[in-house]
Amino acid sequence: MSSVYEQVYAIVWRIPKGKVLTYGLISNMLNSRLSAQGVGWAMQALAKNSNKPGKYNATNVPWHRVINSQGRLSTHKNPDIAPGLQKKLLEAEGIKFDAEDKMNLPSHLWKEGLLEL
DNA sequence: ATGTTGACGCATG
DNA sequence: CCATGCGCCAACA
Repeated sequence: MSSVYEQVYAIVWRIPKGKVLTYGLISNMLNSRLSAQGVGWAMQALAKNSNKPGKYNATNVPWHRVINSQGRLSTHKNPDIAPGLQKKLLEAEGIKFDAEDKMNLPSHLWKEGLLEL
C-alpha cells in the first residue's frame, strides 16, 4: 500500500453490503491527502482497471457503495459505466431510492467504519 | 510546463 | 430548486 489510490480502494473494500460512504468522507479519512474529487478520480481509474490484471479493479472493489454527500449517484458522467447500474446494484443490497435517484444517506452510512478510521 | 476538465464539497445568491 | 465561485488534485492534450 503506497499510493493514495490504494488507500482509497482499501477503504472502499471494507464497506459492508448495504452500507455506503461518500467521496468527501473518504477524503477526510485520508487526512486530506486526497481531495473528494481525487477520490472520484480513483473510482474512475477503477473502472478502467476492470479489464487489466491488478490488485484492485471494478470486480473486487464495491465502487457502487461510494456516493456523493447529497445521497445521490454521480456515475452518469462516466461512459465506462452503464447508466443505472450503480442504482441497480445498491437496490439489490436493500437500499431504496426515491424518484430522483436519491437515497436516505444517514440510514445507510457506514458509521462503524468512520469510527475505526 | 500549462490550461482544462471532472464519479466532489461547501458557501452564496 | 438551479447557477456560480472557490478549493481541491489527478489525468489528459
